[in-house]
Amino acid sequence: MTDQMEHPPPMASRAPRADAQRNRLRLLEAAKAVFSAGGSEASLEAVARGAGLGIGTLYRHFPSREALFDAVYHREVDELVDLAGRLAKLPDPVEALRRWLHAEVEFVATKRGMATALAVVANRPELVTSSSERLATALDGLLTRAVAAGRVRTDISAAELLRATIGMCLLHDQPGWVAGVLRMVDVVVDGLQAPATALPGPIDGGPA
Amino acid sequence: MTDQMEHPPPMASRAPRADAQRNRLRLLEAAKAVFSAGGSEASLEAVARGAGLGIGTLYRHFPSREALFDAVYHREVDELVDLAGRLAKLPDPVEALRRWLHAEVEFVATKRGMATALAVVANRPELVTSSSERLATALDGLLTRAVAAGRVRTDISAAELLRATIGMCLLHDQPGWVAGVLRMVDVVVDGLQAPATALPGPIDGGPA
DNA sequence: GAATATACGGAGGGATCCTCCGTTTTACAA
DNA sequence: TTGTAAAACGGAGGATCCCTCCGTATATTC
Repeated sequence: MTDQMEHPPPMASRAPRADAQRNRLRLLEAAKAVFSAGGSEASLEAVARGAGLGIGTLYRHFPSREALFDAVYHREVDELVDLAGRLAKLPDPVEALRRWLHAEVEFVATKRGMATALAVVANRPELVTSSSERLATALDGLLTRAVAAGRVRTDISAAELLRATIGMCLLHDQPGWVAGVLRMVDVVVDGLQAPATALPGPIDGGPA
Repeated sequence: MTDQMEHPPPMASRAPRADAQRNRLRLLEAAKAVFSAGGSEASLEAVARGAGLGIGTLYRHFPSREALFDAVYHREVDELVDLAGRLAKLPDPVEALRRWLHAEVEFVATKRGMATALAVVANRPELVTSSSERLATALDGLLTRAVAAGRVRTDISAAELLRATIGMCLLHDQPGWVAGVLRMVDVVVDGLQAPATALPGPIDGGPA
């Protein structure tokens, strides 16, 4: 066991094999297609078939359905994160917030399955839900700015707002639902600006 | 074929057999338990096992998962419908609306699985989604009153509001999530009262 | 108590999940 | 080049679930 060869840098084990890289891409492509067509609970075996690969290969690359979701929608999430950065330069922080939420809804509308994918991921707190966390961080920037400007109430977190807006998309599948949800988003943004609900005091309204 | 026996009223064929009635109840009870524990996509075979009955019996009584949901949560929906009737007598229509939405959220919180059940039902427009329709009708009463009083904006439908609030519950399962959602409901109710968002005009905010 | 309409129960074909491991391929080095 | 070990592939297989179908058992009714 003489130490003739250099210790390879202990952390950077090695580059993935060429076939592995190729197949990973194939799987992502197939997954995107299958999820777009059949929603996010489509069969993983169908994804593997679509990629011309064995089911074992799929599971080795993406140990769980959630891991696959995260990888598939990574790019989409990136775009939203970038958008948040750009909108942060708008003069009106509330308008920026509103636009980002609209963009989020439109995104979910375009990528069929993204909403349910995020939903599934969000429902497994034991997983690293990196996608939803990145989204929440992006939204948090916009929200914090609006709060700092004294324009919106302070007791709603970005995560909460994100869950609410994504949730609002989940129950729709009639064509044209986006317009309705966008209206609801506007309602929410208006509500955020309201002066923290001076409750009319417990009216104590039981049954007559 | 002499007509000696009275024609039974042609519509009311006959009362269900005693064992059928008994088993229907057992199935509902088991379903409620199983859905409460394991969410609404729990195995129907588990429900049948829990009731001590065969899977065939379950399917004969409830031909689809949705039919079972509707039956299981019928009572809960009834309570919400009744509550809407009572709240309609409150002097402040907006407060009534707010309280009903809160009650709805708390209901969903209590009956684990009710939300996802409603979600599943709502996602199948080809089915008679009697539960969600009854809920929408109940909410519509309260909403219409608030609109008529000129207190809330007119372009949000009860169905939309219902989907939004239920959707907001779907993504949670951390304990204590109810408080957060109730805050969001308040935000929405505040937003409904806002003067229809005088949009600041398209700022045309592209990238810097 | 017999006859018959009803209801029960579970076997079974099809599909998916996920694991496990024998086989094949790649990458690196001699 | 060629040898070799590490890495990746692929799919068989055990488990679960879906839903249907039909022979058997049980209520009801006369």
